Amino acid sequence: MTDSEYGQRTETLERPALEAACDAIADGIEREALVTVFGRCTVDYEGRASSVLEAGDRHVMLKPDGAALVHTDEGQQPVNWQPPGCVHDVFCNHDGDDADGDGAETLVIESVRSTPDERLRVRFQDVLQVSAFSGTDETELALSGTEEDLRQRILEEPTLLETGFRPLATERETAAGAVDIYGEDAAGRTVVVELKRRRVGPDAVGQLRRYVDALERDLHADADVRGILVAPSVTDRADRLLADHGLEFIALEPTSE
Amino acid sequence: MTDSEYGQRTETLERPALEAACDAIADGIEREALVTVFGRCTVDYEGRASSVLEAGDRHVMLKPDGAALVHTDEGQQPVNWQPPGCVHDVFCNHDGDDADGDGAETLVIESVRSTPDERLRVRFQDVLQVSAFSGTDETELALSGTEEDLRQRILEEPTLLETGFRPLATERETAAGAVDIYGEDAAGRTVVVELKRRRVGPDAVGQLRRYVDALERDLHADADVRGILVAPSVTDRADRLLADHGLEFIALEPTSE
DNA sequence: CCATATATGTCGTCG
DNA sequence: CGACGACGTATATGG
Repeated sequence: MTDSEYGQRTETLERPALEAACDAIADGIEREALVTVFGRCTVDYEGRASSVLEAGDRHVMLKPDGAALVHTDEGQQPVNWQPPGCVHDVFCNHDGDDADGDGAETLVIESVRSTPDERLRVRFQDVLQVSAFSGTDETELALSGTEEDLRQRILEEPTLLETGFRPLATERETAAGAVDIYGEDAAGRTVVVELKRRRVGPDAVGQLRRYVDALERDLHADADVRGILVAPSVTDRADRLLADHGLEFIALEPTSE
Repeated sequence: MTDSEYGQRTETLERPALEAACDAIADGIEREALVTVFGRCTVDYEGRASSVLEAGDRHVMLKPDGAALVHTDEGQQPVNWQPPGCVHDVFCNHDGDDADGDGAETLVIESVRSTPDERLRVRFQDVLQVSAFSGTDETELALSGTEEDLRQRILEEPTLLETGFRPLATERETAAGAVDIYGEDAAGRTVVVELKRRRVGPDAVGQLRRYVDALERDLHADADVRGILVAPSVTDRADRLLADHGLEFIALEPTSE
């Protein structure tokens, strides 16, 4: 069987009875497959916040790591979800069994976790498709253009910041948190560098400001610490904040282009 | 036909030839269905950053609004994606057509957008399932426990902040941005309130600080502006920052429960 | 487990 | 379209 050769398997039911759908979902969860269900459902969530969603046609995905996703036909983000680490449960409510129900039969999927206590409940009136996918995925995403790339770029060529800049540490701890790059300029003054992979706003300035303040205290009274924000660009408001607090900006992208 | 009655329809192919899969996907996109594809594929992305992902079994979702999602069997987040507004394209590369390929036939899905220019490309060697779902979803998510709920709570009962507090405006503009709640205390002093629906860290303090600074300048030299952070709780570091800058904290949750 | 910061964050809103 | 801030943000990392 070709499926077995590849370690791939898909089990699909179209327009199943709720009982059959229930069994297929339970089996998929049991087998640690990626399970999808499409059909008419209501959704409610209770946890860090709480939400309800009235009946509509949606796509539900249950992952073997405990994640759950409810997608409508719009948006990149799921309308409801549950993070990895949840326990998925599925069962059928027969006529009258469902305390909240109107007597109609429903298929219920629940995903629950603790810390924080959260529960997602999807009630299907009608299931159009159930699928269970088994496969293999050994590979990891290789991503470039990150803040880490920007850091490497500067460490390999510190002169990109300014001539004479010498990086002394990354992730150096201060009372306000870890500084991206800690170093000295040509004149021996302490330099704090905050990196951002994209255009920065006021938040990044606040962050740099906290680190500089903390280091000026740590290093003693008259310490003169320079703070440099490194990012592709800066908004007007952030630029004004930098000026107000005597901080500097250097335009640099994560990758050379 | 029941499908037509409900306006629901699903078209599913299992283990289709790539050509057949290609036609089904193109048809689903054309019909503005929610299309899913499961199979062995590689993925590459180029845009704000860039990434490559070697061959593995993954679940791809194409939404009629232009969103694309590539899910592995782990994590709540897609391993690759494209936001709404993209144009989806699908085609088959016959032997030798693919400049990058090894001569094997592949099915390629591309989702492209501009501003910023971004392209997601999924190349399937093997498709285990293609589905196209049509349905209706009129309803909107009703969510509670948000920052907006916290604001309402305070506006309806300002004494929750302190006796004599009088809210004068929400989203009041300052040089540093809009303040959540702007008001006066019993003594007539200006009060700036920053709301957070959950436990706050240093960032929220920085935000409040910027608003207070801006108002003290706006309102004149000797203006004495109080800044109050309202949230369920604060971290130690944030608490210290509040103290350092003469800001206050009041513990309050978005909902009374 | 909590605290902190990053992210191709996404998403809404407003200028 | 850019800026700004909220989000049930998720996710990684360190204490």
